[in-house]
Amino acid sequence: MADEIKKEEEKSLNFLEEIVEEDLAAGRYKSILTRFPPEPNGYLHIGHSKSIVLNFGLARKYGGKTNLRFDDTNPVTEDTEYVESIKADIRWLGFEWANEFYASDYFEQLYLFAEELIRKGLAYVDDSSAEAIARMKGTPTEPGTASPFRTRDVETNLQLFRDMRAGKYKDGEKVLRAKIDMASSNMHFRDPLMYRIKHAHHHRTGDAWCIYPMYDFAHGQSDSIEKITHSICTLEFVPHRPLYDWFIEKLDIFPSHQYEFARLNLNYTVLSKRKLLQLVNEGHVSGWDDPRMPTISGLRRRGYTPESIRLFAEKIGVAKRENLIDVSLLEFCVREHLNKIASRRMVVFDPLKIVVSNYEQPEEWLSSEDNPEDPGTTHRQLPFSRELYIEQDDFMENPPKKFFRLSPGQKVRLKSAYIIQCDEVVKDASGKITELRCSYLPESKSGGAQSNMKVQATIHWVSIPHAITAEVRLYDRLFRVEDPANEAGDFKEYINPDSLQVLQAAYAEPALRNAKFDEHYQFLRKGYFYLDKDSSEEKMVFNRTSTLRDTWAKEQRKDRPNP
RNA sequence: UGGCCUAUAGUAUAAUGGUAGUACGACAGAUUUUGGUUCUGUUUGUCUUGGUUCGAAUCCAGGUAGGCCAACCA
Repeated sequence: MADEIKKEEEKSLNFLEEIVEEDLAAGRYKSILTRFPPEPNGYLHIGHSKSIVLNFGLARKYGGKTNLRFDDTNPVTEDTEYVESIKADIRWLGFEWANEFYASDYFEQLYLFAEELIRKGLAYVDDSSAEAIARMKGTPTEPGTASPFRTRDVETNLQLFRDMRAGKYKDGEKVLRAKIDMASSNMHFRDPLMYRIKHAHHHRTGDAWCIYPMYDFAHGQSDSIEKITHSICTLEFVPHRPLYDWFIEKLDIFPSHQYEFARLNLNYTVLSKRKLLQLVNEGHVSGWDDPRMPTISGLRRRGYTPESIRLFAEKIGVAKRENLIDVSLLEFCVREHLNKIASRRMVVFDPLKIVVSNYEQPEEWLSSEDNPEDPGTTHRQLPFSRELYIEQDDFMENPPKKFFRLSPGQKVRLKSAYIIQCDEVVKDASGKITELRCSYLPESKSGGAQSNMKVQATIHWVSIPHAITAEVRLYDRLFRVEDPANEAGDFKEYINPDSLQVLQAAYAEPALRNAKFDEHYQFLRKGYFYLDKDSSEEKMVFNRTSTLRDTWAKEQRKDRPNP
């Protein structure tokens, strides 16, 4: 039975796996080579992780390899800062590339390709301005018109192109264009630009070049030079594919092939570098790694794990249909992993003081499991004393029917400790509750002979004299609407003003003092938390990675529907 | 008003001419020293109209809807 299910799963391939299997079966390739080709002009985000898992995953599954290639053909937007962050993010996600290449490695070769096309009469130098070229391009329903420079002879074109390279012209004075078809229904065939002049410093080639190839004249050729078998990109490049093939055919070079999939869209966030850059530059977030950002670095700082992001990338699948994935799936994936690995700790956010009136000892140390999901779990020591904090939320003076926690005369268990009963509610002059007087049941001690006594609920707590404090940052979705990018007006109007809530001092059990960056925590009943880089010797700071599922909160919402 | 891509539960994704399945979500219940976890159950779907066929989510044609394409960006 299990085998049958497994077989079914194996049979169910996504369309890219089908293509690869067919190519391999037909003997078109001995092994496959994919590439992940970011432009180093921004940080990687969760959308890129789909592409990364796809490219590296496909190669891994079919015994092939994956290159990392930086598509650095536009010197004015690119920077080594981005190169470094991109490499760090890919490694953190758990992937290693076969080769690290740069489109700029191929500038000389690409230049020679261009001369070859000129010699074949398939490219020409155009002196027209950008505006003139745009005008002559026509529209999707009207054909374009030929540039007056379209008929220049080969020798002239060759000389002019060499002069372009030599720096004889200023930015914008000339471009190199492919000579294809000004009437094509595919706008990319109306003599697309191959090279433009940019007297700009390149992060790798410095000032060696003043002409730079356009995307269409760099990407396919770079794939071909590396002998990439399957060049996988997003759907907006579909109209480029005929041009991708045209250059390869005219140059008669290794025939890489392009395949397109639908990019990831996630609700309640934005996933475009331009928009993310705006959020950073205009101070709506603290940086690319702000824990509310959908960047890999933001998710990492927030406490997401590589495993959870890979799981997400696998669960969303891949197809050619536009999609908007529900963040609840991402949250499910991170809880799924963190539940297995997170160390449990008790932390009170909003304290209510409890005095255990019949507790006479100064203190006692109890044992509690670090992770009940782990059969071989370790245990930590937990101090108990006469004065404790519990959560305000865990006490109600006049509880509704389904409230299981503490209320006057009622009992609850303190996790890993004793059952207590609320005997008295102490209030100040204004009627505000200042503390609770409770009595404990010594025989109910956790782990003891009679510890199986039943009460309705178990709550977390902290011993006041032993408590340490930490700052806690609680995050909510960055936007108030599902699809801010497609809403009327500026997407920034839809930013959620309450996406960050800071608790200056939460009270934690002392074991949290040793918190480390390689450990994830579950604050019992509160959520998953991860140490933030803003922590110092004096003050620990924790980010809430995710809440726990909360069916009680749902129950409450039902009782008090939105006005 | 041209060309191209796409259309399966609320959201994704599978079924490759032969019983429409899976995950997340939602809802209900069991278990639980986390109102967590785990387990069980329920709910909801082939854009539309024709055609081919014994049989269509699948193939064909028309329609409809959404997306992409006219940057010296990638």
